[in-house]
Amino acid sequence: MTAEDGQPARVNFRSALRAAFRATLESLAADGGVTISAAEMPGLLEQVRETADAKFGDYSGTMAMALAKRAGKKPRDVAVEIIHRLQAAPGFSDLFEPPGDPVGPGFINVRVKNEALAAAVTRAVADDRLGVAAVALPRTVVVDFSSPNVAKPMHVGHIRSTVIGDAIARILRFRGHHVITDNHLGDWGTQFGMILWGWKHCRDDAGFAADPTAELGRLYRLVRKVADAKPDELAADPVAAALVAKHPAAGREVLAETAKLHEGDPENRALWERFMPVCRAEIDRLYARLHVIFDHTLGESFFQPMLAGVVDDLMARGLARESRGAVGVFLGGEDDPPLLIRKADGAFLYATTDLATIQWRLAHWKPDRILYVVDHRQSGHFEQVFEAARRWGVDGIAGVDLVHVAFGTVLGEDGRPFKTRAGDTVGLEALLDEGVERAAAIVGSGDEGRAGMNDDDRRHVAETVGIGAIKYADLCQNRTTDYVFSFDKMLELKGNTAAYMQYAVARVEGIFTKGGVDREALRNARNGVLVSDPKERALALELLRFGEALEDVETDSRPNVLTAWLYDLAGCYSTFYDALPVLKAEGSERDSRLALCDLTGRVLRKGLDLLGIGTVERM
RNA sequence: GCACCCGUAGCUCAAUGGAUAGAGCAUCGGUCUUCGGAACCGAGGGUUGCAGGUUCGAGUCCUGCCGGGUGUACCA
Repeated sequence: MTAEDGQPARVNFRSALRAAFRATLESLAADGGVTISAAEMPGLLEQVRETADAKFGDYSGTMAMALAKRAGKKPRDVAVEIIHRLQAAPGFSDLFEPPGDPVGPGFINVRVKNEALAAAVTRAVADDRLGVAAVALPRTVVVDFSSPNVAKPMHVGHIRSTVIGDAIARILRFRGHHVITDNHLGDWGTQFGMILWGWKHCRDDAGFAADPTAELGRLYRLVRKVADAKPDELAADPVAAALVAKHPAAGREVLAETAKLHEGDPENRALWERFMPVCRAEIDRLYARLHVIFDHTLGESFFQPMLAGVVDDLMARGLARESRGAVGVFLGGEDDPPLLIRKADGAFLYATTDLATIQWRLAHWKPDRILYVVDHRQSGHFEQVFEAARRWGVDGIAGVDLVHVAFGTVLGEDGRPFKTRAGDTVGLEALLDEGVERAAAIVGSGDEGRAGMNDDDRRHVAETVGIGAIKYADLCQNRTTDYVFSFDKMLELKGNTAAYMQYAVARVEGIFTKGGVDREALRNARNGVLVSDPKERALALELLRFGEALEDVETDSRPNVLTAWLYDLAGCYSTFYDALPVLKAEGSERDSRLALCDLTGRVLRKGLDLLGIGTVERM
């Protein structure tokens, strides 16, 4: 069994075991022992998983309990039957030890053979992909994330979509999928109407000349208050209050400016052309600092020429109709709010753009899946848009998964949405600066780290650790829940933090520097890795679960599955490294342990890289 | 009102319907002539908001309450 590169095939023990269980269950069903439909097979095979406790072995199967009732047998008897057939399943005995009797109500516990484990980890050491096989069926996946409104400065609210989306895209790509990332910029909506209105009524020319971005940001914030005209906000802002007094119809006028832009008004269009490069330069600087790259940046304006056609087509098909002067797609009963696709003033809405975008992506990219990494408050919107797209019957819609990858709100340590003391949203750049500044205060404080680091090194390390901390803190939590933003917690040197993980990498690097070990030679030597000590075995097995962790990230688009696994891996490594000599070991044992260290360092580094987090040699 | 999300250790958070609900912080104790001690090992701490139900098995699924968040016709 060899792969294209002449190496032995990469082994995913869980996949291999599931394949053996599949053969077993199929033979059981064929012999009339129990009826199993093809549709329920995947669910049963998901019940093959790693054990909760190493004392139960490495993997367990729990489907015997579920199958017992319909087979009219005792669970343990079904388990015994499965175990009997499992041992005869193709490939099983090469990788796994013969299972013992079922445990408890019918758990089937399986242990990986030490020889198979040693061979697999030896193969992984020599492998650029670190033992992770690419998916058998690559899919085309569009990942739509970040999507800021370019008219206003990026703030803390944009960090989650950007960081989570980037990590998911990187992970899917490494898994072997064809990934297309697209930043669906908000560059055409009402926020531009606000800037246009502000430009015409209260611009500061000198301010724009000095710092165009700051001036546009000021106009946006000011006009939003004027347009909203909320009493409590106006009470706190005399400038806005004065403008409201002077322009009582500002709210309507802002919408009119937006509508004029959409209709092709030359003046507004020219201003838009002038503002866009300024806005783009601003966000591109932040993406560069975050090391986030998009394949495409097709903002709302790109789809603008298609919007009228979308509305006309939906109306012609009887899916959309006029109501209260607007046009909406009615998806539920009369009482349910429709999905509005054209306002009474003729302007289009983001639902219109989203529908046009789906149509365009299906036509041009033919994706199997589109992931929308957008905060949970828009779940209702996406439900409606996806449903409308399906009823619309866009070409290719039947075969595509449209998934809203939702995430919670970033909260301050007071449990309220994260704001400055003055009550403003926190700018993203200021946030990154503070993280880096705080990281600078703690990095390089250890003896090893301090030795020979110059100011440039320290700056680089602080940037990597500070940005990494912010990203990791976000990624390591279940994305569906709100999370509390705390610099103190995310920069902890222990626990599940970026700094701890980066430190683990630096420790591994330190071994090779100190020992003067040629890592390339180590990898090419192909000496067998030994797994005789339980701590070596535990580390080797954990290393080989990298692919399983990535597979599980994909299932529910949850990067925290990867961070949790990386943290476990770092724990296995620490236990191993603390108890067993490496550089001080001798002969094949030394080579074997060095190989485990090398692979651990590379897997940790790759894992962090897939999360968009950098590493350093020393810190 | 209706819909969706969330209630887990003192705090911040984990836990694809599986075995004794786990980490970190904080508290207390232990290891060691430091291969990077920013380490390792261990202890205490829980009626998983409440009450029912389904299941061989429920933090997880269903129903009803209680508490919090979000959304709910022309902003994205």
